[in-house]
Amino acid sequence: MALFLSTTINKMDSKCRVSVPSNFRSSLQKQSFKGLIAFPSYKGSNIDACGIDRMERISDDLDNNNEYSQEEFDLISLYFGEAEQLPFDKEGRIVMPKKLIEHAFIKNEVLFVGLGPTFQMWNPEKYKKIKELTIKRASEKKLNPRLKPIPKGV
Amino acid sequence: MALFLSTTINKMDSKCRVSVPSNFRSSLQKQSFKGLIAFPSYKGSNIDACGIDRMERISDDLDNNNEYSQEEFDLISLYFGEAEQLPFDKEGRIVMPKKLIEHAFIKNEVLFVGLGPTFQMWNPEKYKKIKELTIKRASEKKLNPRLKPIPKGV
DNA sequence: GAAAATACCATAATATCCCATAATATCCCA
DNA sequence: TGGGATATTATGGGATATTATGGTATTTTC
Repeated sequence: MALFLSTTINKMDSKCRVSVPSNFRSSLQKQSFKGLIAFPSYKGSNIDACGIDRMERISDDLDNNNEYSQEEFDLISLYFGEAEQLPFDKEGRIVMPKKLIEHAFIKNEVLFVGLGPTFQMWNPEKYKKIKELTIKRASEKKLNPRLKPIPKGV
Repeated sequence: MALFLSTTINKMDSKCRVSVPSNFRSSLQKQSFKGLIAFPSYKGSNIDACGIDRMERISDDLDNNNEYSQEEFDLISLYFGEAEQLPFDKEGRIVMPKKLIEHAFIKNEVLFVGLGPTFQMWNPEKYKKIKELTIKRASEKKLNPRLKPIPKGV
């Protein structure tokens, strides 16, 4: 399974093309679909992304596992509908769909943030604000940063 | 197995022709029947669809697997009876049968919604309403809106 | 032979390919 | 270990191909 780490800022051009950072690209290129899957985050103004391998696992599970309630099934279905399958061009770029650009307020720069099995795409300024807020809250609550909570689910 | 993602709205013309979104088409074109299988959903006013591969798999399973209850068997049989096999024309369009148009209240636009191994076709306005309702219900029940099932570790 | 269905052609908008380049990173050998 | 040689990125722009969408012509069907 892919492991996405570190952050990078790349430019989005007039055709909405963005270069995916090469370290992310190399693991995505090895998967059955050469590109990435992206969704509007349900939590905030950013884009969640991963490789197709992860989606296929989720899809298979949804198809074979009948322990889901109708509500759960409907909700997960919404996610599939909002997911975008974005192939690389020869140069390793993707084209950002308008829907995602609007959701994440992307202008001409995209920040890629590695989160292990997934990664996010942000408007760099939005990310900065959220980051500062997170640190502030944590210090107020005297939380210790440790590596325990691996975020599950996209 | 095909993985249908994202949503697209296309127009239906006076001859009831609709272009199938190219990203859906590419995986359907690879299958033994160049087109799609569509049925009226028994749950609501929409059309369920998939490629022939999936139908063949279900058919085989129905024949060999005796874990189906009588009710399940009957339901699947009913589905097969209602299924329409819709071939692509040279331009990648299908012709919507009147039955399906009426069932889904299609007028001049068709919304395609990817659901992983299958997809749906909707009247865009109907879909919008159902989507809002799903989100409302989920938040009432405090369902966690994320792609929960990541089987076998992260 | 009339109506319906299908095949064929046309086109504007869009997306994709292909090439070019400058900056950066990586390699390789003294 | 240093530093030039080579490869890889990130980025841009023009040319080409594909899509979605019409309309017209030809074939079925009854």
